[in-house]
Order: sequence, then structure tokens, then C-alpha cells
Amino acid sequence: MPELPEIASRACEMQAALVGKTIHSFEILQPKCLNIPAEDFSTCLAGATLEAASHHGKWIICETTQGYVLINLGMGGEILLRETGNPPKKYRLSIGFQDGTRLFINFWWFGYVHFVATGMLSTHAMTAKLGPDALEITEAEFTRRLRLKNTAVKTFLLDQKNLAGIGNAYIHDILFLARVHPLRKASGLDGEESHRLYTSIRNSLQSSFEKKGAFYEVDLQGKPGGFQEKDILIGYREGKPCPECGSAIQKLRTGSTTSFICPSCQLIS
DNA sequence: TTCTGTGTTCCCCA
DNA sequence: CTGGGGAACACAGA
Repeated sequence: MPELPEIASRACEMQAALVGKTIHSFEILQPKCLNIPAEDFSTCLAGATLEAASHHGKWIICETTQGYVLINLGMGGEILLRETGNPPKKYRLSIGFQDGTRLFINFWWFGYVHFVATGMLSTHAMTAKLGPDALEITEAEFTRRLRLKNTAVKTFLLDQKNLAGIGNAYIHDILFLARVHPLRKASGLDGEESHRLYTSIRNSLQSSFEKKGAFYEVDLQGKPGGFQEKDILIGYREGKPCPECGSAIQKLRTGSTTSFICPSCQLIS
């Protein structure tokens, strides 16, 4: 499940490794992940040179001389840079470069690779509707948005229109560090609580980003991220003691997602 | 075999 | 308008 730390890491690696490369060919094994017909996708981008790679929330944005390539890995996947003759076992799409290297993009489920013409980024609904990036948003803007919503804090944080980049893996520790129960009303948090939440988001995402993301995702060379299982405080640790107070960590259903909380540190009221 | 888990959109309902 | 809840997508691991 790639979230901001993994996506931002991939974008940095792509910026370092791909800028200046010219696109030579495509292999599109799953046309459904595109937003336009495969032939059009290839025609629009053939001969383009990569100029920059960045991210916004969970989206990777590649700027080329002939438009943008927007990548969303959905619920998990890899972006691998290899020689053309050395493909990974599974991939949905590959982009070949003139120097003989190739970018192989895979995802388990629900990933996207979209083309947007130069100057038309604002017409791409899926990225245009995103809120500020979770590591870019100011505390004032975060608090302002939080106060506007009457939904559960967890729902607020996962809704990419509010702020972009948090998913259902890092959120457990973010809420735990802020001592906020996932089902508290977003608009009901006091100043102290929203400040703790903002700080927790920054600390959690930044520390994983500095380690090149989570151990369950890999970099362009196939190497796992440095954010290890032991770095997770309470997420996915049902029944284990809370690192703060020793209470048994609980797993609970919150809407359609699962949450992990410390029942003593994160009270509902 | 059957269940669950991840992201995102979309659609219905109160 | 808001927010909750579900379906859809057609995979991988237990």
C-alpha cells in the first residue's frame, strides 16, 4: 500500500534516474489503466524526453516535452528500472528509453497511468481535486479544513480532497501519536488536538520518507524501503502492548476500513 | 475454497 | 448541500 513516503521516494528516484531519457517504445499489457486508448497514449508520448518527476499525494507526476504521465500505484505495486532484456515477472505496462533501459510499472490492483497534454493538468479530475500534499500543507490550512468537516477524523484524513497522501497504513500511528481516536469528529477536535495531529502527520510521513519508504515496497532497483516493521508503533499489532502505557492494542472496524488503537491513550470522549 | 485488504470513483439514500 | 454505506474494479496472500 504505497502512501506518501513511498510515492515521494519513487518520484525522487525517478527525477534522479530518468530526467533526460527519451521515450522510444511502450508495452501496454493492461490498457484499462490508461485514460485514453493505448494507440493514442503511445502516439502522444513517442519521442518525448523526460524533464522532471515529482509527486502530489499518492500520484507521481512526470513532465515530458510532450505532456505529462501521471502514475497512481493504487493498492501497491512496483516501478522498476531495468535493461529491456531483463523484465520482471509481472508488470502492466513498460516504457522503453532510447538508451536501452526500460521502466516497468506493476500494481496489484486499481493502478492508473494517465496522459495529460502540456498545460492541461487542471483538466485531470483525479489530481486536480486533490487537497494540499500532506507534507506541504500549513498548519493553519490543515486546521481550517479540519474544522469544516463533521465526519470522523479518520475519514477526513483518508479523503484525498482534504489533504493528499495519507492511506490506511500510516494512519494508525498518526492517530496514536496524536492521542486521537479515529472516530472522533474532525470538527470536534480542540486546538491542542489538531496541533498534535498536524505534528504527527509530519513526523510519521517525514521519518518514513527519510528511510525511502516502507519495507513492503521497493525502489527503482528493487530494494525494499528502510522503514521497518519494528518502526510501526501500533498499526497491525493487535493484542501487543501499547508502547506508551502497556494496554493491549485493539483492532476495530471503522466504517469500511480497519483501525488499530490503544484503548487507553485514544479515548472517544 | 473463501475471505480480506488496500485506493478511488460513483451512485443511492437519509 | 452533507455524510454514510455500498458496489465496482477482477489480484494476491492466507
